[in-house]
Amino acid sequence: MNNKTFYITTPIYYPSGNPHLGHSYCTVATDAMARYKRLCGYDVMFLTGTDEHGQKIQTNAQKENLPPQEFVDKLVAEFRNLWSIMDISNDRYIRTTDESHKKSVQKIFQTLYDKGEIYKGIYEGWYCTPCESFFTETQLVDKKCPDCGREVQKAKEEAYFFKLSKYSNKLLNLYEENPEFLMPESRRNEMISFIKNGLSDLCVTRTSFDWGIKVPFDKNHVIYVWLDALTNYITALGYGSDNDEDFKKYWPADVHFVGKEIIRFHAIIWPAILMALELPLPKHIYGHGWLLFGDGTKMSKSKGNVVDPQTLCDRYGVDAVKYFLLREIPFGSDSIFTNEALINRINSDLANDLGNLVSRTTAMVEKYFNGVLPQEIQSESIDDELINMARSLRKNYEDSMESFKFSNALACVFKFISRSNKYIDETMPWALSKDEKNRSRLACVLYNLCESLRIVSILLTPFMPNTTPKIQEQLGITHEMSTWESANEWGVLPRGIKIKKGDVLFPRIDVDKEIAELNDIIK
RNA sequence: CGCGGAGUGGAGCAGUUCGGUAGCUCGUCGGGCUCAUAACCCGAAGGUCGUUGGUUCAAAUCCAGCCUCCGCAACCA
Repeated sequence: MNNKTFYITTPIYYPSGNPHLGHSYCTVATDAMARYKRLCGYDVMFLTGTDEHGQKIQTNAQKENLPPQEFVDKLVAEFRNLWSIMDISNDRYIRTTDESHKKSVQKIFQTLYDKGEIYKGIYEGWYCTPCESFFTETQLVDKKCPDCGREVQKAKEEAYFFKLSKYSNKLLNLYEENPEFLMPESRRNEMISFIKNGLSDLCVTRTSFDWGIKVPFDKNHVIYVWLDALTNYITALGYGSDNDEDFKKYWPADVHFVGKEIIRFHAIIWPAILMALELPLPKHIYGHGWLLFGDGTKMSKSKGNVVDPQTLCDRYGVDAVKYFLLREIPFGSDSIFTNEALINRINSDLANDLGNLVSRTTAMVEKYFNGVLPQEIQSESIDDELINMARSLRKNYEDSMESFKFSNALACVFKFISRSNKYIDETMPWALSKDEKNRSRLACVLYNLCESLRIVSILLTPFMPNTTPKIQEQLGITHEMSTWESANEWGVLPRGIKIKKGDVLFPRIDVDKEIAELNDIIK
């Protein structure tokens, strides 16, 4: 069983400030996928981390009068704390300031240089003296420095270049032969036309700042983000170190989840680097969309909505926030985030449909049978529709998960939850309870509901790992009754199970009151 | 003529590959039920599917033009 491996990554985030909901979104999606694969029996490696070098961090550290290392240490603690709060199940956390990473990057740089894939050349650009920064033509704002708005001069500096241009055709072939390499499909066309416009060689070092990994044989140069950050996916597995067992075991990655703004680096530069190193390529790159504000601008801090993920988790619970992110937003698309949408989703799906279904089911078993269902149950044909839907549920869910359509996977589970609620109205257990001779029929109805919830609880585990154990505990579901295999079977719960009603899983939220309170927090 | 995506009832979306009574969720209104978290179930109202023209017995779906919004157009994590 454990010879099937699955390696999945988030991007390594740039800790120039505190993490926001956009970071959470990608990490939560990766977490759900990792948990899903573990549930299916894979040996999963889930990696996340932080990209801690570069000009911007050096500058921000200076502003706070901190050495860069202390500055990033502080912020990295914020990131890791958030992932811990959000129950993120990453197996490893890489920092580009880790000694082992730095060593491996230097080794990679040396290898590429020795192979002639990296050469020394001249980098031409526009230089802003006060900011000590190079900019390209397109970065300039009104032909002035984009940071300070002052005049810039044309300038040259020595730099090392990676021979990206020679990989144009190989990359085009890659897209053609592996249509699923880059997903969703619309992103692929952008990359193809980008490559067809011509690739230039890539400048992979800087001399304008020094917060970074030094070029091993030329200490004036710092290795720039491309080779430093992208390679994290292999250095985290020990590539280039004394112990590369994990690299041998898990590489190539099954999928890199990335934001759409960094697709190009992952879909062009990263495979080119791997080709140059003669290493296998990741199987999929998935570029997800953005969370946007009501005015269509990209998520960042303090802009009219409470978007601090920790605040949201404190108020509504981690599982509710995770559920919202993956249910509301089709994974490849952008979506506007509003507090109203979040609260409505929690109320209608989690409180009214799921939570209430658990509540009414367990309450009835307690009320009518003192918490223990009788052995004898009597089926009727009206049950078939529910049972048939349950039997096809895992397959539908699996199809969606395998193509990273989280919102579809959740939608089909919740459609089944709705069907279960309807089943209660169809069978009217409260009416059955009035006559002792309906006892075994009543037991059957409640058994079917418990069994439905058992399957639901398994399939929701990758998304809501805090909530589903609570459901399973109430229904007396053991580990053997909650396996991936058992999600495909009907009638796994033993007859005569004991039920214990628990606390409300998702309390209903008063929308108006809640929005008013959130607005107060923003002020 | 740079490349690509999008425009569907109040809101958010599906449907467009292979034309044939316009669908889902939320919201609104009416009804039912009382096991349950004032939840659940049923029903109704509401759309000339951006616009103009074309093909066709028939177009949200195919073709052409136009309008609007958005992404990409490299050294920005």
